[in-house]
Amino acid sequence: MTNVSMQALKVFDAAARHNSFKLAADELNLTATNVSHHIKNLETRLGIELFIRKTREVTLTKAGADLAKATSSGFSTIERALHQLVEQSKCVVVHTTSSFAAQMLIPALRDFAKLNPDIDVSVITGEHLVHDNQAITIRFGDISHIETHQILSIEQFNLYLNPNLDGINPSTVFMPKWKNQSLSEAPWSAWLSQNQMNDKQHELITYDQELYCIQEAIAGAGCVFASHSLVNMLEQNGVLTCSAHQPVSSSLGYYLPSQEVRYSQQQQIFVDWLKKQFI
Amino acid sequence: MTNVSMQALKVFDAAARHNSFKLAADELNLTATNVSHHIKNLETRLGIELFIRKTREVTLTKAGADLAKATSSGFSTIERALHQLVEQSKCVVVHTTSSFAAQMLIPALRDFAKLNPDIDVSVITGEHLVHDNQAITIRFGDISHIETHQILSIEQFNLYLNPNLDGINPSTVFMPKWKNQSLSEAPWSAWLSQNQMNDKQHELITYDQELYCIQEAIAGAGCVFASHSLVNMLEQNGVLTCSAHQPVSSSLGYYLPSQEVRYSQQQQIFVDWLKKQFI
DNA sequence: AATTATACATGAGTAAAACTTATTTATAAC
DNA sequence: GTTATAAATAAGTTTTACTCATGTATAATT
Repeated sequence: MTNVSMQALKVFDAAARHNSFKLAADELNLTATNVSHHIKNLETRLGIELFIRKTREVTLTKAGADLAKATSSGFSTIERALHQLVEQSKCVVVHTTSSFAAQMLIPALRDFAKLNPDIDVSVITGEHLVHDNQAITIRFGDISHIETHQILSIEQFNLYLNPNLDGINPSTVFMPKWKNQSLSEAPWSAWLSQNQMNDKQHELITYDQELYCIQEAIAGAGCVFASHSLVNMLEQNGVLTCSAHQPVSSSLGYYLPSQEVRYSQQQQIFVDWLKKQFI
Repeated sequence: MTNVSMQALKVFDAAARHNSFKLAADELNLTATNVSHHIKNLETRLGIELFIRKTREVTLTKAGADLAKATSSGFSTIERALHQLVEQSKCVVVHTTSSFAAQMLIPALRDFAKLNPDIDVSVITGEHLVHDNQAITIRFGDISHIETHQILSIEQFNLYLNPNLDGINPSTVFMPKWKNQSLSEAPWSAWLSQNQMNDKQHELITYDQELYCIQEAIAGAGCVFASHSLVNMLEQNGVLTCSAHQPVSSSLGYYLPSQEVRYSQQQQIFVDWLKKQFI
């Protein structure tokens, strides 16, 4: 038993704006089921219907419309304030995956700090993708429907291995299998066919984070089928070396999900810098 | 990784109003620890300090004060609207424990429906106590610091048993041991001394809900040490009978936590009726 | 000055939301 | 009559919110 949850009201607000549970779900990166649950729950707790359900559309009741007016106004007041805080902040907050943070972002941040000593960067990692209006979010995923200016990289994949152990354990391949099931898989079979190989030549081991695969390869446990951005730094340092095979391109890459709210000045500086890191 | 959570902002709002994590926690029925976590989390995600911590007080920073202004205004806009919805509603929503709902409220609701055919009552049960400005909440707990007009009953406890099985299993006693640890225990030892008995004469079995204890007694598995309000209905129906011992009084009872917002007309009718049920 | 009490922080573990998947229903579109 | 779409329902999983135990700093009490 909880209070009328703010979470539910947020979901209601989105549903009211779209007149659709599905579109609200899309906006918030949820399932329509979950939206339905939230609204139902609200209605039960308030003892009043908020939407009239027809088969393929929902419309607000009078009560729903009244509430929507309030949530819209109330939440936007709060979000405006949050955004202004972020503008004032000396600190840029970045959300991204732990693999990207560890292999690319954190090592590169030294350079950023040198260029912008007055801007602190705080990195928050997690695999679950969320639409956050305040922070910068760097996502990994299918970039085929993402607008060009939001794309940071289009990833190529190839086999990499520890140069000191060249040839010792070439048949074991570590490969990411992303938790987020909407992602297409790493382009392993495309790579195989491009290099005229078949999958019987390799023993595959998958982890849900590319980072772990790379670490296994560094440890010499086998080679890793990884994206070029993540191993770039390691390749330069001579920790990993690229196999002699042809790299395969993919529709996967890093991108910045579109923001409703504009970046603050500091965030824009960070984003501009970030884009250069991939060139 | 979530969005800046609405939950956290609610907690922040309370903390800002009180200039104290502890008082905010009290208001929201949380622990100070939890408030501390929420605020910390917010600060991390926003990349900006909201409170200046001194040893026994916290004060808002400039940024915190700006945010507090917005949350205060935003949330109150929303809560006003919620309250108006409840006023319009034909349905009174009541939060209470499952024991109280099953043994007293639901059986009595027939009578209420007869008297007020135009008011629907929706009952939501749960043991966790929450401060809800929209719904009516009936709580069970220590009433020694509750104002008289909010108190519904002061409970007396005694042993009850199934009359058909009188004497069959008198040494087994089922007794509630409430989940909510801030509650004082059922006054078992006071009852024992009042009746010049010691605890070696009984085998005690505890459940976290009084309801289960009563059901065991109805099933004839033993007797139950219960509060008079809950067994009242069962006693009248001859399902349970009071033992010959002296009942013991307690500082436990049912009450209506104070509401910041006034009851709606319909809610007031329900509350007035409810109070009569205990006389 | 030593002792006690208070407000908050930290870390680890638990309980309760939130969320998802699988399945079903109703109906609009084809 | 099919197919496709939006939403509802039930059951299960994951994430978040929350608590407990403990520690720290300091104001208040003795």
